[in-house]
Amino acid sequence: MFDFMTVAKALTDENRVRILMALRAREMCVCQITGFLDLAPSTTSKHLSVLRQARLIESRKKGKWVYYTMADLPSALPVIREALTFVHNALKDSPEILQDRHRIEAILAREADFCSEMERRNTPDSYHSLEIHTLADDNTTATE
Amino acid sequence: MFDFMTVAKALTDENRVRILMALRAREMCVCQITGFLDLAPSTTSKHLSVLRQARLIESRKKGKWVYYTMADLPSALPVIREALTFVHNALKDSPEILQDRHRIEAILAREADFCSEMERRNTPDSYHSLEIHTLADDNTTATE
DNA sequence: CCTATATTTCGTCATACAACGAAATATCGA
DNA sequence: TCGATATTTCGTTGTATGACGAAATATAGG
Repeated sequence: MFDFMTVAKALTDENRVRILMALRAREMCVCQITGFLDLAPSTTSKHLSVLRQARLIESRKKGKWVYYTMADLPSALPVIREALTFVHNALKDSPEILQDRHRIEAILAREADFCSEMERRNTPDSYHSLEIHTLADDNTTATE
Repeated sequence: MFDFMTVAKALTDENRVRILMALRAREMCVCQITGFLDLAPSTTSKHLSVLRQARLIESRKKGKWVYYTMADLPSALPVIREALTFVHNALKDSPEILQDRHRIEAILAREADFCSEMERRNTPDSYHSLEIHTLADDNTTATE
């Protein structure tokens, strides 16, 4: 019951649900999530903390950035799998989520535009993750 | 998104989730639900209102009593079906829910004990609904 | 009509929580 | 080392919500 309630409470905030839907497509760092949600970084961080404590997402640190990804489904608890499926089925076609996708594309494109190959070293590498739709342990294949 | 958030928020209270799990087995009137939750009637009523507004449960009035049932799955919105499945899968074996089942059995047995065939007219008829696990439109087949 | 019972509505109180900014921490690059 | 950027932690504030009791509403039965 405790696990279920923790997960259920994590799903009650619209911004957290938008984060879950966004991370389904690609991993993102906090500043990118902050960008498309249009929230203060501290607020985003708090939401990510709630989602992580519920085990709905995972994080990895890389340089200055902390990247968040959807929980690894094969190894996740059943309640996590079912929760993520529930959210996905319910919202995959919702206007708000589609709009978020556009906002995210814009953020990634802007990052890519601004950066020459050199400058890209000071930019989160999500542009390079565009093709990553099946999230795996890619800590080793990173670009930096 | 609005429907999903309404449903998700309805699932964030432990008492409401316990109601959903209890109604999966049988329809119950407010006083019976109040009994096994051990809450004030007004509190129970409020919880039922939240669940009904989210369309997770339905109600029918019969005499002095208002009976609540799980939403009719075949005709329910997909988000409702998925939410109820999510809750059921996550909690069907949880200790709290099993304990609730015992508490409910005790309440139903007490009602049955106290009432002779005559007195039963002044008692909610859930004892007679013990066999009803597949909830259908039984307004016409009622015992009174 | 009057009383008893069931339920809902309303007002109140205490707690939970989302939002922010400021400050602390961590890492990178000059 | 110093400054810039990313993230988290902390404290505060306003709002949302769960709890209750009292009062209003509805129904059955005398």
